[in-house]
Amino acid sequence: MSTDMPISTIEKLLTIGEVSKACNATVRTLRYYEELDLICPESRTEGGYRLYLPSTIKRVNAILALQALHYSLEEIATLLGKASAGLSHASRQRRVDFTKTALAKQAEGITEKLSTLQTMQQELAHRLSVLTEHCVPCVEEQGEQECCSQCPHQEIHWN
Amino acid sequence: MSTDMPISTIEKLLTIGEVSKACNATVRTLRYYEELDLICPESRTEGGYRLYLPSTIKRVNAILALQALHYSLEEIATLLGKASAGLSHASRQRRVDFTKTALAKQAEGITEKLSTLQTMQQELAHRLSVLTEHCVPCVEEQGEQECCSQCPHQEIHWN
DNA sequence: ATAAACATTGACGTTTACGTTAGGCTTTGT
DNA sequence: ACAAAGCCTAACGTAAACGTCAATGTTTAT
Repeated sequence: MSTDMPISTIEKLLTIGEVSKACNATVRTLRYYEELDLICPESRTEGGYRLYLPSTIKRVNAILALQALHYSLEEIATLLGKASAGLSHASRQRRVDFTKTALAKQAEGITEKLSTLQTMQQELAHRLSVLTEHCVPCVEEQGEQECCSQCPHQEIHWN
Repeated sequence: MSTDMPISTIEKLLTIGEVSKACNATVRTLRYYEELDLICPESRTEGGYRLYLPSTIKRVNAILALQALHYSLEEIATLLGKASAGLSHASRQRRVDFTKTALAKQAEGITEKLSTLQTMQQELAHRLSVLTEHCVPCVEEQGEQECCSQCPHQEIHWN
């Protein structure tokens, strides 16, 4: 059986178990990702076993990394692009273009998250400084009852 | 009925509907948060209606903000502390202390997330630069077939 | 050639974070 | 005083992201 594929695409294909171990994800998880079109096998054996490109490992790792940041799989799908879109057979030109836009979109989302977190961090720093600079001495000086009726502690304390 | 509470704690109490509107969260959501000890009403009416301190609005908003960052409610509970811990009747001293540690813990978690995201941002910037500086011209010069067998595009492209 | 290891497709179970009735009190406005 | 609006508990429903059988087929190693 002589290959009809370009030389550069001949790589050792991996079974689902091998990918699973390499990514530290369960087989079920990988099949679930396939249901969501997040990944798909290059081909199958005669018997129906899934066979993956080694690069799938990187993709799965990317998915897992994004999940660790609490992205939903749906969000991840829009960030990385669906795997079923016939991308693996598109021209290099189109693949490069696609990857560029995907990366840009991803960077944008991350920038947004960063700014949200930075805002929160400032909020927290502010609250903490008010607490230590105002409320702590206030409690010490004024005791338990009267302190803080106009004290910012009221606004600092989330309860 | 003469009050037995310190003057400073007399505030207008809010019904669940009022809190709901103020936070743009549903009544169901608030009751669910109560199930998880994320919030609790100061008191109840004779008829059993929940009555909340105005500061509850801030707490709920904090919860919602953290949720927007994809924290789970369980994580949020550990960050903000459970509401049922009798905090509202603890001494001011202890409340201030508690708030301080809670804020500190929260800041720590956020710092961690920030660094993860920053790392990712760098990764993305790197990939993007390799793509535009190497792969795009590479594809243009070398055409579709031979390009990129040792080209970093392989490693950049998540598929 | 045959057991052990691995994989396949269902299909049902689980947790999280609520949505959505249902049936019945409570409060408020007039 | 009485309807409308608001709230109560209880309980079932839902989507997401898998876990966990079950029953069966496929590869690999000896």
